[in-house]
Amino acid sequence: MSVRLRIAPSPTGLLHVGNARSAVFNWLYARHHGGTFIVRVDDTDTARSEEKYVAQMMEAMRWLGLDWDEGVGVGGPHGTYRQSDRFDRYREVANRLVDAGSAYRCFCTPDELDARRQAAQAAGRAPGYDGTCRAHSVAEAEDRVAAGESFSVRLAIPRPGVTEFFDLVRDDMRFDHEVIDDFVILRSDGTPTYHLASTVDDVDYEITHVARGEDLLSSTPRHILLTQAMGAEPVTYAHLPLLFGPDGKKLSKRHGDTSMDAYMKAGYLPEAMFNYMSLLGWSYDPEVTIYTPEQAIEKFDLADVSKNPAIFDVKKLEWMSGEYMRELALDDFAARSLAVIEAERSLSDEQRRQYLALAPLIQERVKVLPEVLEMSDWLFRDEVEFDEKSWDKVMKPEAADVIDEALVRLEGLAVWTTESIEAAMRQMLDDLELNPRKGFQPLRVAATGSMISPPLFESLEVLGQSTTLERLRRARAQFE
RNA sequence: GGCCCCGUCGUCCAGCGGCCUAGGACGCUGGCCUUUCAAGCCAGUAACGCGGGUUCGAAUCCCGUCGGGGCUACCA
Repeated sequence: MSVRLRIAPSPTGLLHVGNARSAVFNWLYARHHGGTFIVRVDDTDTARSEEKYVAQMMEAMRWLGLDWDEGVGVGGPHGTYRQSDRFDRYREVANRLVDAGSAYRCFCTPDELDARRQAAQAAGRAPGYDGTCRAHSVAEAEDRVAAGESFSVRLAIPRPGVTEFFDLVRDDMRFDHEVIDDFVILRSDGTPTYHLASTVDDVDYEITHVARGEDLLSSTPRHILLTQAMGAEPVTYAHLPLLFGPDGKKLSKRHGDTSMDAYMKAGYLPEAMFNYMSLLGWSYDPEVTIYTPEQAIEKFDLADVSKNPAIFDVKKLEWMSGEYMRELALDDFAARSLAVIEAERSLSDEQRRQYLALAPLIQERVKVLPEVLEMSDWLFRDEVEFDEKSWDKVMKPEAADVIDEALVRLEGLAVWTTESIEAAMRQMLDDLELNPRKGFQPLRVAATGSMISPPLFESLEVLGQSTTLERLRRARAQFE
């Protein structure tokens, strides 16, 4: 039988990087086995779920390079793949379980539950549901329902008992039913809880493997028990290590970003993001860090996933994005970076040509796309904006003489190319007995405004002779 | 508190009883290259949490301990 995996985010916010990593692993496993990857929307929490998040979540996954065979946005044999459209189905299952005696109605009020929980905790007992309503007869329950009492539905955990399962990353797991309370599967307002909806969907959609965050590990016996109560065969589980922030604490806004959306907007290359995420808890090869999705698909196995939690290291992501950036074909880089620039300012054909001429030099200097903005800003301005630190550092009094001399020599150039400019300027260095630093940095600051820029002569060539001279003169004037 | 998971360089991963005087990558440091910044190249830094076992032999197996994390809702 072919494998069927799913990713089922809740659209209550932007797609979290942890979820995205789960998506990557599920996708890799499905693709490795030639199986089916499904995207489902777990929106049982209708109050907090928003349509815009469904769209953003899909955008983020597509951006990462993931595709799915069934689910939201692509359809398939199981309806809309949204839990909010399936409440009737969940109620039907809950009712069936009640009829079969594997679940029961609970009439305890939230206040009562709360009081008993606090009492239990104070007495040092487990805070879970104490099973009060499980003792009621079915007849009594029917009467109370008829009398209009509201109720929730709880699963009757077999007692005593033990649930054992094999986890692809954690091996043999065993939970004594002592530690599992009769949890709610259907709320008193008739809506399903996550446990019910998720389990029913996994059964109905014939999911074979569930790879999800380790935070759900202790809920797994509940899901298995529920599955069995439905008369179905449990899926194979794989609980992935959690992702943390640099401080070892939960990944949060405080340091770095937690949403895929943020990394998209920050301009990291999606290819790098995919590669980096697949490295969190897995390794392609002890000696190989950079590889294609195809290569990852070929080697990926959930059984090889590490058990250790991983810290999301933005530094390494940055490095990797830079690696991919330099690997981009020039026209690909040009297209991607131009898109970023033209989102900020409109460019004339001439300016676009100028940028393209410098693009290869810029390409090897950026890690994330938005950096091209700073790298090229000097090129498009009417007047250079001098970076104060650069000016102070480079424009010493002697620099004025250098600029004067350069002005004369550059003005006299009949041919304006990188080569001719360089030849003239090196000659100037010789004649004036200046080192490159003293001789070239003032020109760089004068032309670009900063002591950090793309290579000087290429930059001047692209700028053009008249603009270059104009900028040198203006810089020179600042000395007075 | 209870249940569960995890513990190799600062970080991610390799290691699944001898190939380990522990390997790769990021980072960091130094050097080379160099008109700046990058890139590139070279070198260096740095780890098996601790204590007991088992074994001829342990990073690898067992126990304990300490540390980190997760769960403990009519959230997901």
